[in-house]
Amino acid sequence: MDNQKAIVTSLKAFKEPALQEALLTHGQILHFQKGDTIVKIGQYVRFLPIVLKGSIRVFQQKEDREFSLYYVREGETCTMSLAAAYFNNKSVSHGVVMEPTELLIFPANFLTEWQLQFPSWNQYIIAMFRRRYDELINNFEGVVFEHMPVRIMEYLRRRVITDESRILNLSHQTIANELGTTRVVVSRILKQFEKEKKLKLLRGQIEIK
Amino acid sequence: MDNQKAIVTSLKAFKEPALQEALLTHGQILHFQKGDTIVKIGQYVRFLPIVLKGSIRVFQQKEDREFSLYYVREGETCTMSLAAAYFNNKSVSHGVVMEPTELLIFPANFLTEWQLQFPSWNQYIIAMFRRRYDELINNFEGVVFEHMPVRIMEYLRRRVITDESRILNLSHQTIANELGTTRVVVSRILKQFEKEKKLKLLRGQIEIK
DNA sequence: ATTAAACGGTATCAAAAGATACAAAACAGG
DNA sequence: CCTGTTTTGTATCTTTTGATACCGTTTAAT
Repeated sequence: MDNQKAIVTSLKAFKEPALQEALLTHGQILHFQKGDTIVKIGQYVRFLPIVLKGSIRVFQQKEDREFSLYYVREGETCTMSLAAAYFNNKSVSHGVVMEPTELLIFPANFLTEWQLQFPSWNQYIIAMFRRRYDELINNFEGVVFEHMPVRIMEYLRRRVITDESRILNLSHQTIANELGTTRVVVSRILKQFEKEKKLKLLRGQIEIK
Repeated sequence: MDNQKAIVTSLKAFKEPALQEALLTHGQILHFQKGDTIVKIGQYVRFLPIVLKGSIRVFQQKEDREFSLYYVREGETCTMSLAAAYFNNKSVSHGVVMEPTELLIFPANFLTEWQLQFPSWNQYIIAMFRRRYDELINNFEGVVFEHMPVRIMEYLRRRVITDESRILNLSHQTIANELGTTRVVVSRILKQFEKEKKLKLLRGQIEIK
């Protein structure tokens, strides 16, 4: 339990001791494995998750295509869930865990309660909404105005930054699922990049130059 | 002032008399004309606008292309940041009035302040976030997964519903700007629709069948 | 009435992306 | 080592979208 406490108080966004207490009392820590689904499209959302460790990939799907909307990372919560849970609505996208992940989960009804009690909770919620919005808009730009080669290169460069490594471990299919296209298209464009000496291709790995 | 009061209390979302009072005291009513810019890129919006009459079109622009993100309509607010576009100045987000519009405006700090006092304010804010998200996600789906003919037809059908008329007054260029493509493409596809008897084209007017 | 601007139709050519199919290489597990 | 799976390379053909250009018609403005 002390372990639990340490984890929760590490969420520095929550300043009020009473809020920390509430998170501890009513929250439940759950563990998930790579590939586990947190929310599905059409499912009612009755809980709110905060990511303690790992991340959740939120994406849309149509037939065999996928498209990433954003990732929920450590210390963050999923605003889509939040908006859905607040009004007891259905989720409009998928949320899936991409690595071993630890979530703090509590019932949706605390949402309204805490909003009236804790300023730092409110700030947290608003900040989350804004962050997601920015990510979404950023993605939008790419999809609407840029062609595939540009989008792929931008994706790779972003990954280099977040992964802190010029060597990225990802398959062509993964990139296709991020950007809403197909593997063949990705392979074709990556090959072109390689010819232009912009990167080096290995199996399951790309080295950006 | 009585006029003002009537307007504000017409915002039925706000149930608490004290909140209505606060809206009146701290809010300022401003009028805008077609074409006026409400927000451009740059920072978080430091003020909070509620649309009393009219609407705001929020869109992105890159070179000579435009793309609508969503509309802020009567009774709605837009608390979002337009910061995303600021960092990679490839495209620019705009909030522009499309018809004579009346806004109730206050300093942004009331956003969180009222959250602690008024449940109906909380509900309103979250509902707004959710609506924006839904619109964004909806648009996303279209752009990523659907081809132009589908997107155009869906746009027209939505307009038929919101306008409450099968006869839509809009130019091909306007449609192009909504969807992020060009006039020629729109004309071509509309012509095809007309051949298929799905609609009838007139100058500045489309009749959906 | 004359001119300018907005709107729409259409043709041609190029580029981008999608669909399909097949094969080789690398890998994982037994 | 053998076998099934995953990953990647690549060729071919089609569809979709974009870019440009030019023209006729309608509407608005002076």
